[in-house]
Amino acid sequence: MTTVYDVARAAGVSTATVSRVVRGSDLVRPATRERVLAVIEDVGFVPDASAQGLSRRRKDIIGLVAVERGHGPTDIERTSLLFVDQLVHAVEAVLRGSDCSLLLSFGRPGEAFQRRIRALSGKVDGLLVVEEALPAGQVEVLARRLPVVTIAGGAGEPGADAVRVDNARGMRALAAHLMDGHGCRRLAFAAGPADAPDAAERLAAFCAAVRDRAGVEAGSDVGAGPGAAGAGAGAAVDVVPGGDFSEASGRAAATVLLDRAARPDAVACANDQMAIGVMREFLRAGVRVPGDVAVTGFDDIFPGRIVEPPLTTVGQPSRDLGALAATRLLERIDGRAGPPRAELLPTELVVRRSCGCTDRGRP
Amino acid sequence: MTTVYDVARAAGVSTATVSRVVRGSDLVRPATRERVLAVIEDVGFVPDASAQGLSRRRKDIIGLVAVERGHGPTDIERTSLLFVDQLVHAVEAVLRGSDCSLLLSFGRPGEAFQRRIRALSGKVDGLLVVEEALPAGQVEVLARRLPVVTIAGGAGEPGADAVRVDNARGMRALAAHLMDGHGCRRLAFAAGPADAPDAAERLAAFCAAVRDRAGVEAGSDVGAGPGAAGAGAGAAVDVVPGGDFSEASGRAAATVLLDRAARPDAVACANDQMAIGVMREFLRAGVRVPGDVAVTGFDDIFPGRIVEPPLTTVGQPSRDLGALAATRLLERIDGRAGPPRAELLPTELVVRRSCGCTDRGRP
DNA sequence: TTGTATGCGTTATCAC
DNA sequence: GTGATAACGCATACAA
Repeated sequence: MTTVYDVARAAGVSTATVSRVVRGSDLVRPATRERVLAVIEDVGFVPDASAQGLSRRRKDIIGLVAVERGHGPTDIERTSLLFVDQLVHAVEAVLRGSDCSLLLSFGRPGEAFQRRIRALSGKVDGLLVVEEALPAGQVEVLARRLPVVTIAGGAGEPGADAVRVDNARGMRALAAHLMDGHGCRRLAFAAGPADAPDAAERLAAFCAAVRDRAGVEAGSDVGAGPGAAGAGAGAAVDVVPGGDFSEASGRAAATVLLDRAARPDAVACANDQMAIGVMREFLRAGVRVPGDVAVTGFDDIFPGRIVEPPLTTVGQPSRDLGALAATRLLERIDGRAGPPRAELLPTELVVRRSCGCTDRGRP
Repeated sequence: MTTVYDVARAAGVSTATVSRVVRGSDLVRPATRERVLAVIEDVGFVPDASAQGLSRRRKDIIGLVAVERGHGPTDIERTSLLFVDQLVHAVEAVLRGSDCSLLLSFGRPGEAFQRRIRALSGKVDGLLVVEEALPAGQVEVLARRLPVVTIAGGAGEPGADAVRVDNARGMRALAAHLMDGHGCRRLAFAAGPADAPDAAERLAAFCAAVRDRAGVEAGSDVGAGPGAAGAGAGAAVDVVPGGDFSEASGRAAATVLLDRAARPDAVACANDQMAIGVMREFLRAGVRVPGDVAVTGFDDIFPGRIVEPPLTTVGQPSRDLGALAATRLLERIDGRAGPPRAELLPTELVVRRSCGCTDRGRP
């Protein structure tokens, strides 16, 4: 391994000068710089980041930790990667404008993953925590030692910045479209993982929106399906729990729904992959989408555009989410920052055909 | 920032003992260990990775550098992420069994990216180079300082291990299926980026396979299309260049093909995303797939299973590719290794409906 | 089993 | 402009 000493000797200067040249300081005579640069090129010197980090108290690395979903190798292999991958690319794109690199780690929530994250925190200047990769309390602990920004996590851990999307707003728009636009009355919801804040918010917002809307109509029979949870008020949603954001779990939810005495006329899903699974299973069973039942997703991922029928969904700005989080983190690392902020990005209804609309509007 | 010194003082031991406890050495009396552990927990000590790296001459970080494709934000946003993302997840999964973390960097081939990679190489113990993120010569230079494994790159840079998939074999199987199984004679190929070794191999292998097959038939008119390059021998493929692995570039290729006097009866594509783009554009123009023309891809990504018609393609074991590369790199870093190896993973024909087959076989 | 002392490669604070 | 030199936080050879 060649070091600054080797370069200094070969160039006939001190290590201090080499360091200056490497770091682009302008307190060095051009002639000297050229000479040093030539040697560096010649011997192929690359500064050791560990030594730099130790000396400068700055590693120029940020970490991103996220939940890995899906069960088997097959499932992980082909699905469920999209949201977090978009984040990764967005974050990396921001980092390209700095000297920072992105270190990442995926895992299932639990002791082991927490230990891993803890060790990882020693390698970075700041951390991006996606969803519930870390329980809320742990985030706070971490944030005491390190700048932390949560993405799609809880509403705001003390001490950490948070960037999220407005799940509720998107779901309200969706519920309105389904009920007012298409006259759907027997609503079902294929829920996502209980430990994903986004999933919980989407479910709650959808149910609330349906309830509110149903309340307006006198004697409504909305949600009177057999599996309806808390159907007492006459306005409820047939919630199918147990999903995990994967296409397979969407298919499973559809199977459950297929067995209901009263089939729903609309199924909203926690994300697009589950919606695709639901649609495919319905289609396979001979149930027409959207003819017999409307199906909708959340995220607006690429596959949703190319399935048949194209998926009506709620679009969330995944890339903006990642970019914003990365920018915030960089700010904090650089010291410029105020008190922790929680930011909410907008979502928008993306109407395609799986809800019953045609390419140019309502049916 | 709390250090080993703080912990040592609080626990009434030396820094050496703290270090031993942290690193799990068994030359420490249980009682002492407990005491130290308690203090560590109490003050929330996490060893500084820079200092560890400097002292141990090992950073426990490996890097992955890959080409970022697609043009605009829109395109990058929704497509083209799949292959490299699968690699990332596969690599990360392997690393979970070690103390290593994954550092990654994407970019477009060029000076700037090369500088970035060079700086990055100071932060890691080894490097995974995907496709042509780095020109061949640079890989060799890098490999002199650092263990390097190339993924889907050239056949084998000197000094670096290489893992690739057998593009030729898959393409031969595909050509045979199209020509023998479906009787296709006017073959076209939507080519991928010129700087992607995989893309070049797939194109060359397809053309060669078609030529070989056509040679067998006397007086064959295969590939007599107007755009046929080198149609002299009577066996050629109508190659549409300029693709970049994105769906958009697939649509562009389809537009070109739509203008041909003699339309192809089969279009093979450099990857699945391009194939999806080709299909969608054909369908939009009223050309039936597979009725009027067969379309095939390469990769076997998730969206290919859910488009209509489902995509016939050549499956490549992306995850195995990543896992194998990571394992090799770890081996080299640990010193156990032989001379650089080049490994070729198998591909397999995945027949679905876009080639004209039905769900249970040939039409 | 535990402590002492040195080195790891770079940066930065001083002098010059 | 440039050169000594002292940190930076940890691991380890060697002593005890």
